[in-house]
Amino acid sequence: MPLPIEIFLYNTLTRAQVPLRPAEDSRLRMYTCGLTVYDYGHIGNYRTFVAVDILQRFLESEGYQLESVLNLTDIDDKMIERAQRAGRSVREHAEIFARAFAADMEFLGLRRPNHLVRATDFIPDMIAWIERLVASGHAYASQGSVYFRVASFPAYGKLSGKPLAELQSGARVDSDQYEKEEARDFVLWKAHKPGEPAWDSPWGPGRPGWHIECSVMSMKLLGESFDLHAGGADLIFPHHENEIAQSEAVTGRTFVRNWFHVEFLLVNGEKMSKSLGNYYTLRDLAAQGFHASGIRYLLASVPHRRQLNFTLEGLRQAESAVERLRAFRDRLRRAALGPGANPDLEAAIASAELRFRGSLAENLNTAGALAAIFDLLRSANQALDREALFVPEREAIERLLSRFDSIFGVVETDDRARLESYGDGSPSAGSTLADEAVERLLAERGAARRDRNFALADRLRAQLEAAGIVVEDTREGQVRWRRK
RNA sequence: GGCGCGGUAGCCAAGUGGUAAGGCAGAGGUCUGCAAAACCUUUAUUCGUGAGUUCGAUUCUCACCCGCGCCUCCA
Repeated sequence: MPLPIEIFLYNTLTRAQVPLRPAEDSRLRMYTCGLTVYDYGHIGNYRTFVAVDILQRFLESEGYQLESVLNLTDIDDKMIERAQRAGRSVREHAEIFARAFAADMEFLGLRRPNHLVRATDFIPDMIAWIERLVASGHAYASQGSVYFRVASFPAYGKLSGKPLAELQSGARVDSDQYEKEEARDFVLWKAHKPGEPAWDSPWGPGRPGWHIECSVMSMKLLGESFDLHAGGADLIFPHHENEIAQSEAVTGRTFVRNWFHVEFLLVNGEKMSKSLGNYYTLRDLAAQGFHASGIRYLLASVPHRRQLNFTLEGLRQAESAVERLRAFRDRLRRAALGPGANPDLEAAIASAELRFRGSLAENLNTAGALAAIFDLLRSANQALDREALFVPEREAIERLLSRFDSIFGVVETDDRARLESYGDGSPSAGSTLADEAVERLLAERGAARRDRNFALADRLRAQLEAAGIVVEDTREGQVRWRRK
């Protein structure tokens, strides 16, 4: 088994890359800000979730035991607005998109967290927490709502680096904020408005503010101080800043030790937006015939602290890269190996593994990790060409490849099955031809080739290719085929 | 304006104070009836611009230019 390796992650709070030191040795508690289920998630959301997934799989492969929480926001302004527009209750609306999210997770191969929680299941806990904030002077009620008193928490701004002075009151006053002491104060509990869902509270009927849910759910499930909190970079301010304030004001303890933020995803160099026509959901991409593995590879291949410019061209490139990995896996698997050993190759395998893990340990450098794998792939291919790869090396490479894939999750993925089981995604043309039909056409083509009727043989191959079947002739005479 | 991320070959992208990983695409070759796959060779005298430190900078410092994000809806 591999030796332990020290893992470094960039921590937004300290603005530095620091060694990961869980409070409890090998046990790591982690919370991720999930989706507001008012609509389908888009690829920007999934960029974050894939990065978190890779991180978690890597940590597990390095021996950490994870306790993970992912939340879904199922009550907020947007939920109410969208539900009303769709003529549904907020609850029904949330249910529909929570289910869609689960399907998306499945499609992309995102591991299920230990706790997948919804805000509305924790209302009493939120109310209790807000009461503590009020009792300690950090919050105040006003006209049926409750606000956090930012002035009472001097450390406010430590995560986002925003000086308190710049967040002074009066900077902005909009009609909705007249009931606050200061404009920078944020809402913990919103007074009920007609037509909106409401829960009873000591301040009258209402609903929780957005920020409080993450504080309350994370601390309830992971404790008042835990190891890692992840989310998109745009959540740093105000969401995570507010979470810190709400939590630490009561506990007096460090809420979260490491903040892991995933940079933005752009589409064609611009912010994704529906009006620009560059807004993609996983369903959109699946309908265009793109595969889960390609999407996952692309999202995973750019290290998380870099903005990722998503393009369809980039997605095609990613699919090609995945194909090459699979082609190598197949070649390795079926190669007929002679007896012997190749110490040079064995050394290359060992160093590839070290480089792979080392890259990931260095703030999750996925690009570097992939380079290690592809370098090894070339060495192994060369060895296969020279018939200098033997059973021990094959086993070692397969072990590394399997370790790689347990983290990246792109090679041993049945893209066809994923697409088919993915509700709305329309299956690609390739799935229309049954295996028997493929075999029949291949037999015909084989006969044509034996007759040296190459025109017919090529026509049949073209026909198969149109159906997404790639045909490969081998030196030994048999024909291999696979689905694209 | 404040805070942050980034500018490396056609595209994506790693990286280091000592002279540029990897992927995709392209070109030539080996193999093939032709292909595919695989392999070999090839594609940045150069890392946004200028100056400085240094024996030496893409890597450090300063200034500037450009792209993007956040600044209380936002992954």
